[in-house]
Amino acid sequence: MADVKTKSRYHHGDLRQQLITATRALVEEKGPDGFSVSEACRAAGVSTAAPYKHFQDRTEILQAVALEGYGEMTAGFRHALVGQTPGTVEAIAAVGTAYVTYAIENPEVFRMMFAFKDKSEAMEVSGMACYGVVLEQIALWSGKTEIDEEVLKLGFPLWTFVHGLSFLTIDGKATPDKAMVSTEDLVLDATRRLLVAPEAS
Amino acid sequence: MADVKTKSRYHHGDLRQQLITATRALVEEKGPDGFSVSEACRAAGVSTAAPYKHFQDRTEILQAVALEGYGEMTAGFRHALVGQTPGTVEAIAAVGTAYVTYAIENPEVFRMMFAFKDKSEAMEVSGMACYGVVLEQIALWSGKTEIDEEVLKLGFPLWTFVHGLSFLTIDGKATPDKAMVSTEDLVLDATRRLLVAPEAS
DNA sequence: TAACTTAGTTAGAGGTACTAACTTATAGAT
DNA sequence: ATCTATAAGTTAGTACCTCTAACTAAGTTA
Repeated sequence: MADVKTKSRYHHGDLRQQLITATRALVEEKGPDGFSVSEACRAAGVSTAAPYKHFQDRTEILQAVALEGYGEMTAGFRHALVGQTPGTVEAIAAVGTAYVTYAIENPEVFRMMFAFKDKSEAMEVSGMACYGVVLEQIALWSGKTEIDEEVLKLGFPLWTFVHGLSFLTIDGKATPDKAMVSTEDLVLDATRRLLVAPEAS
Repeated sequence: MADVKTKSRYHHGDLRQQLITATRALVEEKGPDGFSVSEACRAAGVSTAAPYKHFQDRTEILQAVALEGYGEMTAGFRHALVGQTPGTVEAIAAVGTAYVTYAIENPEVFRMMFAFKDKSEAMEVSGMACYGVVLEQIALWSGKTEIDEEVLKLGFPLWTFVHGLSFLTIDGKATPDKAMVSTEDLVLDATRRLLVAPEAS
């Protein structure tokens, strides 16, 4: 615990986090398939067997990266709300835009966050925490003090829209020839349209 | 060419298609990562080197599966339009619902169809052909005779919505506790909301 | 300081993608 | 009908990969 620099490095001390970081970089570089545990080991300077003291298998490493992703996304949401008037359509749209922005800046991690067949407990929790930020704004907007069923009902189409926009954008479908406006404008317009009370058909 | 049953099977005759079929089944069973060329070979009863006479690499096999997917999806769109009055909101929504339905019924193939970093020419073409079916309806709806920029501008948010709904559904996010209505109702409502002319803000 | 635990190591089994070199069947030209 | 070229298989082998077993060094606690 005394001198980190000169102490023997047999015990790495921070391998778990370092593997996550290396994996994150590799995944973002070549996609979740292109990633190999071996390569992450090389980056971290350990043997290829070392990771299995910290993770059960390859998938668990990727899940850890995805989990970090949810944390970052939640932080991005909160950041987007700074300076917004709580409970306004603009505030809600700002979170939506932050969603798409996160996807654009971290496309492969974003993709991974949703691609796991069976996600861990921790991931479910982080995911809901993330979703909760926008649900909170929607509750405020509709004059509720808590997130009830109606708030969920209002939120779901919005989530759907920004989720779709994220994927289409990172998959290169949202090109100019397919009717592009800026992400902000698209999200703000869609938020307005999807939030207002449904008319009787 | 005479008797298929008794002729020597050294030349398989239909290996390319059979590999695609086997791959499709495997992908749908275990996801694109779980799939291995070797396993597809075992299913088709050929050596592990055989596929490379028909495909450049593993990715190209997966792309062929994705390509088939676009064809199926387009067929699904056309089928959904049977009995609909062309150019109505209902017709447009029916195609949207068919989109989500395809995703639900072929989740892994659907995921793959959009996950390729650089898609082939053929895939781009098939993708646009697919998209064209709904754009056609939107053009009719807005009284146009051709698919111009404005039609694209109207179509994009709709695509975004059903794309997002597809992913959220196959990833298990569209569960009852998150405000479920039926897919049809969600799509129809969203189509109405997203299609109407934007109000001045 | 002894005993136990944590976190590394090396070695190796078994699976994968893909290539090279070879072989067999088929098709087309004569 | 046969000869030849080519298409489509084969076997064998390389270079990876994930993950396990058995071992070892370092840190922790009584």
